[in-house]
Amino acid sequence: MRKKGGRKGEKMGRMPCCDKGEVKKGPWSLEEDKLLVDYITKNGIVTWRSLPKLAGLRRCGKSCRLRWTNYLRPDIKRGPLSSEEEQTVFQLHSLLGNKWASIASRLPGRTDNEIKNYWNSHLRKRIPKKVPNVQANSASESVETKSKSPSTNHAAEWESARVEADARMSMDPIILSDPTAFTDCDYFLPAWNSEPGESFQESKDFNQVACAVKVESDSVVTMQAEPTFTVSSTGASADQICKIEAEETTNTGSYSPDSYKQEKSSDITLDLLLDFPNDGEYLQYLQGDLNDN
DNA sequence: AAAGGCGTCAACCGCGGTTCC
DNA sequence: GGGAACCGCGGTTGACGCCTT
Repeated sequence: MRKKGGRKGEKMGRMPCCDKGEVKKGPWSLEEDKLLVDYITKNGIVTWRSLPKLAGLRRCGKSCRLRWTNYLRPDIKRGPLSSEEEQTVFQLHSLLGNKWASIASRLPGRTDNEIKNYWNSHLRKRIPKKVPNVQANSASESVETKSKSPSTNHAAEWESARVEADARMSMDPIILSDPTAFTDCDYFLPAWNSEPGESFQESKDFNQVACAVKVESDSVVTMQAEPTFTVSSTGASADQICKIEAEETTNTGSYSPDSYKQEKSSDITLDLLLDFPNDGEYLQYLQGDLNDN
């Protein structure tokens, strides 16, 4: 982890990523785009920091990376999102919160920045008004959860959302007859009770996470342990799956068993959730009537 | 027609995470 | 093991165009 001290002999504070006086800021010109594309086409990307100099650009490396990944990359898909893409974004956002990069990774040709902008300007308004303080359950992670592993967070989010939805449903029968009173958590519940959701609940380590979450009140989540978990839709144990996954990746070069396992388990969870029927009742709000705005 | 408001989106900023030495 | 370099992410900003008054 990079510390905030900076280089020896320099002032305290974060080191600037580039010389602010030397670099150009603001919109990119056609010439700059061409220089960047030409250079990357010929030489590929070595390091972003050195790229601007080598390409003859007066830009920060970071700016080059952003321009390339969000705009110039050849596989970028432009234009508005299709209804299928929108639905995927809705689904993933309800599960992941503002994890734009994760969401974008599931939409080929779309970038995190594009998804984020599209969400803020088009999709967010289609979601029914939420009850204050339960907003964006998965997005509003506490400091405690943020400091834990991704898989722990994920499991914690599942459980806290489920508990919240359960409570709301049992406490407030009005919700059931008023779609506008629904929160993400409420849509979450049917998912939780479906087959993949049950499979997730049965996973070996999830129970540990669930226990830790349940003892907390007011949906503030503090984890005591850092378990890993794996979801199986085939009945295989978590250990078995992890073993298989590890074996499958032996030719991939750099490989960290723990991080891979955690990432993979989140992926599997996502895959399961994305398998939920799109025409299900709990996803109807995703279809969003634009005229409602 | 002009001015102000609003929505959209490209780009920037700063922080956290990972990798390298 | 620890510091430095670099990358990636999410939040925010600002320019610009369209709409409303």
